[in-house]
Parts: sequence; structure tokens; C-alpha cells
Amino acid sequence: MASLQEVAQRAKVSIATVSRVLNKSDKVVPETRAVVQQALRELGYRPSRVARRLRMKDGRAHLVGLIIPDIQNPFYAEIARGVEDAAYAAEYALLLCNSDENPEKERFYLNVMLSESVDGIVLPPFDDTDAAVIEIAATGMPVVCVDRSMAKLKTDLVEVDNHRGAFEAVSHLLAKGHEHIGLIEGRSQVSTSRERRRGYLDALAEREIAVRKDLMRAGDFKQDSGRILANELLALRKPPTALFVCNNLMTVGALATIHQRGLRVPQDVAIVGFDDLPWAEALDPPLTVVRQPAYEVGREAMELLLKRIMDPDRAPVTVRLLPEMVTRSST
Amino acid sequence: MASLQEVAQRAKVSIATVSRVLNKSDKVVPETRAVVQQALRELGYRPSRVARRLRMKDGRAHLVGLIIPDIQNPFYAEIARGVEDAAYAAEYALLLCNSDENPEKERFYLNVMLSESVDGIVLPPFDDTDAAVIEIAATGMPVVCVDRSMAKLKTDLVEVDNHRGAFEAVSHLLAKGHEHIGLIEGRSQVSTSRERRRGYLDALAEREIAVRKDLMRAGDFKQDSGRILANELLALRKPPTALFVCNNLMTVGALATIHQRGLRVPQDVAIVGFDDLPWAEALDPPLTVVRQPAYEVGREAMELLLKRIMDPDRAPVTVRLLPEMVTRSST
DNA sequence: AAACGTCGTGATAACGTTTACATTTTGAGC
DNA sequence: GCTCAAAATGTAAACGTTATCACGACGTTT
Repeated sequence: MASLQEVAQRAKVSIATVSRVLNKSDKVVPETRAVVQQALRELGYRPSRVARRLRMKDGRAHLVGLIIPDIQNPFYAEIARGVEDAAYAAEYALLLCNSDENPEKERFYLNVMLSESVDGIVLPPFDDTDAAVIEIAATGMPVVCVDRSMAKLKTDLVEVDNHRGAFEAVSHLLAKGHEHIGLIEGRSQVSTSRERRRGYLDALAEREIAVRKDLMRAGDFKQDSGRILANELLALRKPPTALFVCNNLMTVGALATIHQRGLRVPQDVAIVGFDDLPWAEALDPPLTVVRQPAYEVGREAMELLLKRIMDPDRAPVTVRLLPEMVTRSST
Repeated sequence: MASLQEVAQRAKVSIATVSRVLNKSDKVVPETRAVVQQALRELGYRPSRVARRLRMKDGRAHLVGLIIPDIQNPFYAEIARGVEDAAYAAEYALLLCNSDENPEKERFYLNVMLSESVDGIVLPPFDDTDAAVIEIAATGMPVVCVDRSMAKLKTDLVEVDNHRGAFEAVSHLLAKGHEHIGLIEGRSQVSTSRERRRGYLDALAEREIAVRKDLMRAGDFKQDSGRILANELLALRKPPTALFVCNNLMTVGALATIHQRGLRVPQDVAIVGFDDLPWAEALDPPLTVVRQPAYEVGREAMELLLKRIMDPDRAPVTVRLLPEMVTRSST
């Protein structure tokens, strides 16, 4: 509440001097410094980040934005923690928003961030050609994409090797003798979906297993679509003996369907999911998954963003992290 | 990027006029309005929330803060969604931070929020006597507490009837014939912990079951302490036949211990947890829990906050929501 | 002793808004 | 055609910073 003005008055110096003792860089004689610091303390001065941000040119707001589809999804929650921890370490605050995979919300929040003059933004783009993100990047605002990439936009990017993850998961199922493997994937406009599908197909191709189109279903990443699609697959006249489900929520949904149909895992149907869950071990049965290093994705992204903020002209970098098969009892 | 200044120039009017067409309240003749809007569009004008916030007196920043212990805890994630949805509906943006139950982090973020001139703050206080929160409230900043209450501070508050929840949970176990019921509770400085313990004790008292002190253990709300304390309890010469675990993460931890010891649920040991989980149904076995209406807690809190922002002098209100027993197969 | 850096300060102009107040334009009434 | 309120528009201060420039005072160099 107390402003520089008031502090200056009490210390009987100019506001410039007060500002100088605050941004200790400049030199001010120890005597005055002491007086000012006294006044600072007495008034409980707290700088206004708002005023500072208005005044300063880009890159020193110490505020960054993070837009994720849904904080209730443990995968994004983990990314968020990674971003936040790295931000906190650098004394940056975080404006966090949920887009719900809803372009309108995403646009609203992107506008807020521009309006708030954040130093930069981390986000998984809505899809390949996310117009709002392209616009934002065009303004010169530093943007780091996580998880998903964008076809037409050259930004810093932290992603996971989805192809490899899917390939390993499906190979694992094939090694267990499964030949009819159902695929529950996400929206095909999203780069990760396409890569995982590619991994699925390549794993089948490697073993020269014929692809059954009817075993491939696309959902929307939500629990419900896992339930529904698993139900469709298992109702087939020639149902799959194993399921590869391309994200965590859909996996939980699929599991619900399996239980509901009274099927045993892995005897009647095996299942491997993408994304680990903190309680995957406590599930029935403990779930075999492809674990993504989500925390590292977030941390790395924030670090990339900090570097870009410091040096806006550096060449965009892509960091690709490796997923990891975690074999438990569902396969 | 484009400022009022530039728009005004292009439209050949004063900045005041531009400001007027933006805040459509004031009257401006349709002709000029059209010209201005044209200019606005051509320059892709985006108002600066920062400048606006600096200028305006309290309560119109359209920005609120939320500080939670850990966004990776599904309970807090659900609260966060409730807060966010209500905020979005009112076109407020959200500054979201994780305190990690760490007073220093909490203090850092509270300072950021004050510095950012947020309109108000929602948080579960660290404990009963959280000094940082008291300070903040003393500045006149609107604060709404959620989940936990504070002894010395009269703020708006949204809480759950923890006593009743615990009472019902333990009564449920007693009704199943259990007489030795282990309690894994949280830090006793937190109001919810004390209320839940009270509920446990009262339920025992009602049936005139003697309290065994050795069956009561306090943890720190984290998964690990659930694991460890469950292990201690089950290693007792006279181990409990049922466990009441006072939060979600500790419940998952306790479950891990039970599985590890090769015990069957509920035959060897029954378990009921506090807080529901989106995948409680998919757990082994599906978990009986006391469900807290976390989303509603968040939504209600945000709505209370909005009311307070509009009218800072209204009397503080306490909203108390009811928990709900969800009986599944772990008891 | 004149000239000149150097060092510690102070004054002040931004930054992009909103808003109280001043000024100009409009048009109705005579 | 003139007056005068009302309506439309313009001017400028304020919000709390940072940063540029200017200004003394003082010490050093010729």
C-alpha cells in the first residue's frame, strides 16, 4: 500500500533514491541507505508488481502463463508442478488456466495473458493448427509448447517420444502372444495421437500382423470415451484380446467397462495405458503403462522459456524426452 | 501492443473518446463510435490489464489468487476447478500457486498476490494460526478460507462437516462389527484433523467402545505417511481390524501397505478413506470413502469472494457443506 | 587557481489506462 | 440570428514504478 512516494517523504529523500536502494545495483551512500531502509521497514513497503510491469519493457514481469486442458488430469497436474517448481525457483509467478480443450476458453486466457504482459507462455497447443497460438506467437510473445507440437509454428518444444512409447507398448502385448489388439486413441488433430497410432501400426507391421481397422477407435481423451469405446470393442463379434489405450483417463474408463463386463485382466483381456498414475499400483489390477516424464516435461519447458525470455532471438529448440514402459500386472 | 494513444491518433479523436467506446457505458455519437471501432479493429487493439489495474482503485482487477497445498492432490485439484469455473464465469482470471504446506512458499505467493493487486484470495490456511494469512487479511484484502478454518480470524469460510463425515465413517465400521479401528489422521494444527478425530472418538463413545490410544496415529497428509503408519498399526501385537484414514493420499498409501503385507480387503482388514477419488471405483478393491463435495467448496468460495469484492463490508459468512458416505467394497 | 571528472542525488518523463473537469459543438426556443 | 442548456468531445492528472538527464559538491589534475 505504501508507495515509493510515501517512503521517500518519510526518509526525506527523492523517490529515485528509494528506488535505487531497492534495486541495489546503483550506488547510494551507506548513510542514506540506512535511513531509507528504516523508512521502508516502518511503512511495510511492498513494491507494486503492477506499476513495475507497466513501466518496464518486455521480459521482466516475473510472471508467466500456463494453459493446460485440465488440471484434474494427473498428467497435466504433473506438468504443472514441473513448471511451477522451476518458476518458483526463478522467482516467477504463474498464471494457470484450464482450457478444457475448448478453443474459446483458450483464446480468452491467451488474451488475458497478453493483457497481463506476462513474460512468456507454456502450453500444449489445442491442435496442430491452433490459430490462437499462432496469433500469440506472431506478437513476439515467447511461447513454449509442451507435449503436443504444431505443424506450422517454430517454437521451443518439449515433447515425449510418443512413437517409441506406443511401439514398445504394442510390442510388449505382441510378445505376450496377442494378435488382436484394440487401439483407443485420441483426437487425430493432435500430434501425439498421430504418433502413437503410428507406433501402434509400426509395431504390428514389424511382426507382419494384419491391421484390423475395426479395432481402432478415436476418443476425446476423457474417461467417458474410454468407457464407451472399450465397450464397442469388446462387443465385437471378434473382440480384441488386448487393449492399448492412449491416455490415462481413457484407460481408467476402459477399466471400468472391463470390470462391468465381468472380464478378468489380464486373462480375458490385457490392457496397457499411456501415462502413469500415482495410484496405478493400487488399481485392480496394477496397471501396465507407458510412463511419460511429465514433471520433467514441465520443468524443462519452464527452463526453456526462461532462456528465451533472457534471449528472445535464440534459435528454437526441441527437447525430446523418453517414455518408459512400466510393467505391472495388467498384461 | 497498440495503445489507446495510437488508436486515438488513427481515429483522429482523443484517447478519452476511445476509452469511452471501450467502456461502452458513456455516450458517444454513433458516427465517431464507428470510426473508433474501425481503428480498434485495424490495429488489433488489446487493452492492458496492467495499466487498468494500476489506475483503478480496488476491486476491479478481475484477477483473484488461489493458494493450495498441492495441485497433484485430487481433492485440491477439484477445489481448484470449482474456483476456476466460477471465476471464468465471472470473467476473472486466476493466479494459482502451490504452497506445498510450506509456510515460506505460502508467504512468497501471498506477497506476489498483494503486489499484483489481486481483488481477493482463496486459500486453505496452513494451520489454525497462519500468521501470513492474518497479515494479509489485516491489509483489507478480501480472503475466503476453504476446507480449513482459522481460530483467530473472522473471514468468509467454506468448509465441510468433518465431524459428521468421520462419525459416519467410523459408525459404518462399527456397524460391520469392528471394534478395533485404527485411525490415521493428519497434522493436529489443522482444524479438519481435529474435527475428524473428534468424530472418530464420538462414534466410539456412542457405542461405548474403549479408545485405544495405540491405534491413533498422526501423519502429514502425504502418501508415504499413510504407508508407514498403516504398517505400524498392522504390526501391532493386537492389530486393528479396520482402518479409518483421514485423507485420500494417505489412504492410497495405506492400501499399498495392505497389499504388500498380503492382506485381503475387507476380510483381513477393512478400510474407509476420507475424500473420494475419480478412480476409487477402479481400485482394488473399490474404496469406501467419505466424499467431500470439493468442487462445490471451490465454486461456493469463489462466489463468496465475488460478493465480498463487490461489498467489502458485508458480514463474514460460513458455508458448511455436507460430506457423503460412498459405500463400495472395502468395508 | 582554473578546469574537469566523479559521485551522490533530485527532477521528471515515460508506461497505458480511467475520470474529473474544461471546452467545443449541437440544436431547440425565442 | 441569438442565447443557452445539453450533448459530445478533449485535456490532463493520477496510479507506482524505472530510467534518463541534470545538478551540485568535492577532489584531482594542470
